[in-house]
Amino acid sequence: MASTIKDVAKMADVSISTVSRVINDSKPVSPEARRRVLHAIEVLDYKPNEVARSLVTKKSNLIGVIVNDIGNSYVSQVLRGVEEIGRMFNYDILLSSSYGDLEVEMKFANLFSQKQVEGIILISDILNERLMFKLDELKIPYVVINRFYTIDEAATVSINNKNATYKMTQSLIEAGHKKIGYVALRKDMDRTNETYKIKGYKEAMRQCNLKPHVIYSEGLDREDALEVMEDIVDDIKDQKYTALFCTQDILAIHLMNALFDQGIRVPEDISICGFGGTVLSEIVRPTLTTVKEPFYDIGAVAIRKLLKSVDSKEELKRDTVFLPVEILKRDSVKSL
Amino acid sequence: MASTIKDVAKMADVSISTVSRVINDSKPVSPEARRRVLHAIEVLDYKPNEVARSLVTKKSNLIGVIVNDIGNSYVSQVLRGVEEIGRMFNYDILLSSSYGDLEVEMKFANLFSQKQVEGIILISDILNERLMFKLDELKIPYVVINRFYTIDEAATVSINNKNATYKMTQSLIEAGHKKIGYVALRKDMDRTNETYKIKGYKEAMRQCNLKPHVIYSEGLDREDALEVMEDIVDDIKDQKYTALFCTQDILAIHLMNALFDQGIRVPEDISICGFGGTVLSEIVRPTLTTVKEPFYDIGAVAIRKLLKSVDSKEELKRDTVFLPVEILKRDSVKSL
DNA sequence: CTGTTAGCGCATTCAG
DNA sequence: CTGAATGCGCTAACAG
Repeated sequence: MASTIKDVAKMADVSISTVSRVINDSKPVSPEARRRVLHAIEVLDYKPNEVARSLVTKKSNLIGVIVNDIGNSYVSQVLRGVEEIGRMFNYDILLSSSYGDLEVEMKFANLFSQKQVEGIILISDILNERLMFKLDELKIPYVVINRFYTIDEAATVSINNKNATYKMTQSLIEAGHKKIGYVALRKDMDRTNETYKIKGYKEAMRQCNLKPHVIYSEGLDREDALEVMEDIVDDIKDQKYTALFCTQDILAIHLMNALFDQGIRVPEDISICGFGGTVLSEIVRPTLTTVKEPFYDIGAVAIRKLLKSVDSKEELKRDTVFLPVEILKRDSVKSL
Repeated sequence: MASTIKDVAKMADVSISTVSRVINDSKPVSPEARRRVLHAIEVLDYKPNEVARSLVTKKSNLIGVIVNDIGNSYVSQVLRGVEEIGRMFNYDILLSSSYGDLEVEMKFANLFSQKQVEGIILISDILNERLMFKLDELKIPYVVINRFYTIDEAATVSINNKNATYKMTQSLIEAGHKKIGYVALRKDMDRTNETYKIKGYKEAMRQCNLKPHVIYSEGLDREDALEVMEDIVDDIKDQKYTALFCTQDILAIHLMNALFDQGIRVPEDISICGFGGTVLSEIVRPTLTTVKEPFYDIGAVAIRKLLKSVDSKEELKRDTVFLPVEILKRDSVKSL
């Protein structure tokens, strides 16, 4: 059995209060007593039981993180930021994956609440309003991170999607492109951020008197990219497009591959760029020009925001913090 | 403030013992009393405080997971298995990343110990013997998952590396290849598993009277692959190799890219295969033939093993569980 | 500066 | 079947 505060007190021949005082440095203790306590702690290899401590202080130093799927690269990048900054402030991460199941997320909220987490970070692909409501009820502060939806009712950290596509489109235009198509995800059209992304793209185009052209893909898989390719291969050959801006890196990559199989070269015959800036984008050939979302920073800022509220006991400000994106100019886009 | 067992007791007009009994279903309670308690729980939306419960039962239902870097794809795949199975048994995951720092890992062990975790899973790239020693001292059961080292002194789950390369090499031979090179990582030569992998490769070659040829790469980056390419590009042109078996997917991919830039086509001019079976391997073109390590299963089996020991309070068996690998035959290898 | 005491929320004896 | 009492390990008044 591990030693307790009592054992230390007995060995140092002081009361447990004194031991507690030296551990927490909460009140003055005579040098002599402190020395004895420290010695006893050393000898007994005593370490305070955090569970007992939590019970009385009502501080668990635990942050719950509910993610969609930890296996997702973007999720794990965000989580990195959360974990690293959390640790800086002595918070531990309680992790759980919901795989998009709303009910499961509700269950996690309860579990976390019982474990007395001091706050929750939600890294989700869906919009779980019931969960947010429940968390409000439970009075657990939370920050939402969501790539696909803009959330107004909660504390959030995100990028400015419209501005991001605007900048990338502009960068394409500066490179001499005039016929730029935007490949959107059809099923994402009800996810607010895709509409913002399209807006940014269109705005940049119109501002230069260029005609925007949105192409729809049914999904992100190879087969979906294949369909897109079939739809537009003739247009490409007819030079109706000189550049294609895909809503996500993975789609851009699949599309590059599909095009390649048709003998269409990137960037010689057509330029392609993506959105996300995941590891994939720098490994494929040609390396993918893309919009880099600052995943790590998003996580880092989110937990900072959360902890600030937790530590100050002030209400969490329910606003969106926007982080800047970076345009990564690589090999898949050529200058005209 | 959340309601406590006292509130429930008061409302149901019973003692807290009775409430406790119905919550835990630990002792018979009269139907009438049970009804009243249940009702009070419902009304007050009472949920037991797990911290208090842990303090008395000495069961935290917490498993600590120390990982090298959660941002690493293989780590997150393993973690998926750990998390999902852990949850099945009502265990929560306490996560922390050490980024390979031995001292930091030691600190985590202490932190986790103070939080009363019931077991620890170590997903590391290094071999931290001091940590294992400390965990033994702390009497915290643990399972080690390590892709690079074979560990004898601890409970582990792994693949049979020698057998894995043996099988892949054999598969290459069956496809008609006779001149097969193995690209190893020089800096991994002191990591036991690389030597096992080389052994498996050599054994398969020799068994067919073929001459093994190990090529060394200094690292896994693009530049390293470039160097390897430069070293062997003439040999490839001279048909000294028909296939190259790379010790990791990422190296295989970089090598394919480097070769491509020299006008050497995969698999037309040379076949390439990797090891790992990470997502990358199915996205590159040509898709990479590779040895798929069962990351999810490794995590799942590891936590099963751990929890079995925790729940039964029996000593954890310090052995290695070997999981089967799968040879993924894809487009980067052609039959001769 | 220090020890005594109460109590955090709960499970678990031990009497009834 | 039930309630009163005890204590898990610790912090925080409170009184000295």
